[in-house]
Amino acid sequence: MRVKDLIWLGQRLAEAGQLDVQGLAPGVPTAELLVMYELLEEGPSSITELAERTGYAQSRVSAAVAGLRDREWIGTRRDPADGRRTIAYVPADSGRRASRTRARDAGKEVLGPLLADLPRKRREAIIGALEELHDLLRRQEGGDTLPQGSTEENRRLLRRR
Amino acid sequence: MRVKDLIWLGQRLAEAGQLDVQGLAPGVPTAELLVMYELLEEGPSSITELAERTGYAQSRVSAAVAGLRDREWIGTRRDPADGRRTIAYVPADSGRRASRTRARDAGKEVLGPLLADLPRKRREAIIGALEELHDLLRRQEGGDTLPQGSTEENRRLLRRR
DNA sequence: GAAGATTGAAGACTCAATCTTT
DNA sequence: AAAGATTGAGTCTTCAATCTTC
Repeated sequence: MRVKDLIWLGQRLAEAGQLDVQGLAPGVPTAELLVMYELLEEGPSSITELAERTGYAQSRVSAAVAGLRDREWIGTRRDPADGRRTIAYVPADSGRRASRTRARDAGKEVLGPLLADLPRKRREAIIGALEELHDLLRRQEGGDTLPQGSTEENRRLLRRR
Repeated sequence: MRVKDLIWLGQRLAEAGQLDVQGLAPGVPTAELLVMYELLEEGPSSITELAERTGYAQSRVSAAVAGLRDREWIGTRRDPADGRRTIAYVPADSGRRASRTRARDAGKEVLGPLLADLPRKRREAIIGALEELHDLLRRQEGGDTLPQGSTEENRRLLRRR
């Protein structure tokens, strides 16, 4: 596989995921949806945490959180422990919306249909490999605390051998 | 793995590949680089073919080819068999540039360093799974026939291109 | 000083439409 | 009619800078 094919593959995977997620909420920018899922699945978080985990720039996450609050999908409050921090959270009373958007499994919802032709064993092997790769890259990113969602730092990390 | 994680993973893979490729030609837009590699590795191609293979919009590919010609990295000529077609190609005398940019292997150049900590067997299994996935998705794009087990999502995905 | 809100400029892309040429 | 060049509007994003608040 050439590097050009890796780029193509990465973009197709990301795109397939985006289509899945956007199907449930047409017209909402991907960044907002990803922040929403992050909050649903990982719990209340600060802007900086969300920037690190999503890979988006700080300004983008800040805007996404503002957008989600405008939609009344989430709420924000000050961190009592550190008054500078904004904590975004999914309100308890949004049970209906949460149930519509909660915890979509990539293997079942997205990859499954695409790999339908394969024998079960190959399908599971591929999904397993993607999981392993995901966990590995996550660990490499998270290793040292990154100064906000700094793309420069991320790049340097990825390039490191 | 959640859908959000799949999107994240796909974007990281694409980004890692882009960094590799941009390292050799700073300042050149990704679309131009991908068209360039496509021409280097798959040979002379029409605009429409390049658009299909790279996944970019026709207008984007057209502009990318024009850009590459401005850089004098490629040449264009009319298709003698079909006068409407523009054929882009890498001139034979660009041996030096080609050797700098030719055929970068994703497993070695990009994934290898990222997976350095893993035992050889796992590393090869992951790279192999990515190859298989790549070939499978490519075949789904190219084929006008939908895979039989295809679900609604799948159909939507394929229709979007 | 650090978190985050906000803003402005720039880049890269899509989409849709139009025009030219074969 | 089909290929492709070109253009304009719109979207999403980064980056860098600034301002406010703890």
